[in-house]
Amino acid sequence: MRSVESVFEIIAEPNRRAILSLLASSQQSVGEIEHQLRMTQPTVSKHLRVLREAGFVESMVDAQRRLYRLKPERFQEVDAWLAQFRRFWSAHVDALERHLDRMDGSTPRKPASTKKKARKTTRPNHGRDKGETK
Amino acid sequence: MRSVESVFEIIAEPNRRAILSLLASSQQSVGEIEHQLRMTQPTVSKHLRVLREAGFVESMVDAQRRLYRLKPERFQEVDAWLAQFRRFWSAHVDALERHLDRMDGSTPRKPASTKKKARKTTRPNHGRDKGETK
DNA sequence: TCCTCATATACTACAACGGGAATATACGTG
DNA sequence: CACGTATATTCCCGTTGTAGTATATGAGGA
Repeated sequence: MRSVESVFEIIAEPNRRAILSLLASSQQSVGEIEHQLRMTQPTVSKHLRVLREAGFVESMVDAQRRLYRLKPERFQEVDAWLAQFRRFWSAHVDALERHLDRMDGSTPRKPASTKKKARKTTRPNHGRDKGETK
Repeated sequence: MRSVESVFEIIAEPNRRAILSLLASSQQSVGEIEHQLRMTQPTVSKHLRVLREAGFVESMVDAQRRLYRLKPERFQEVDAWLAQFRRFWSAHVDALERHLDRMDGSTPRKPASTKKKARKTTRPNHGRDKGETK
């Protein structure tokens, strides 16, 4: 049992990231995840187990279902690691500021899901430029 | 050749993260990395190759040495991914603010709106649950 | 040119991870 | 209590990634 997995090994798996992104909108049951992401049920359960034991999600029992939702702590670890490299792209400070603006809103407890497009987020850029690669 | 590796698979490897952290302080030659991180030379070279082809680092030739240094683009991708989860740890907004404060010294002209915004510390719950796990 | 340092690559073995199929467990209902 | 649904777990197997050792490439100096 790899209970000491680093945050990064957890989120390295594409399906797990998909699950996390899905849960970012609202909590979901295993079956809903399975259906929306087109994964088999055992696969979903296995990834959820990894995510749960890693502290990325937690589950609530709802009859025969389990509702999964995000837990924030581990994401902060990623953010903390990233911090040491922030000075390298300090060009986008205002993007961070915009973040603050968006963040101090209310925290919905019910799946009200007021999906507003907010403002355009920072383009991830992807500067596909010079190859290097020897 | 896995040229289409996701950012996350790259940083999932502990040694690679160590190399990146080391390069965050300043550029280094392969031998310096090898010595400081106590890794064998082929291991360092192999990881550097992965990092280089993934766009995390670039190398300069210095006589027989190669000096490696960070490239910022890919880190931004991680940050962009993380963005969708930021609202979950809004409790620590002021930590982000501190970030801004530290950063705008080294950043080009940005008239910079006043960073002091009324914060409300909306505790998004996420408090005490731990149990679960089956 | 030959030698040495610095780095890159090739090859191999091994361990971990993820998926699929089958099965087990838990819950609610008739 | 038997049954169906929802989820978890087990077993097996193919793939992938990493470390290690040995070797290749390339540049500088005698």
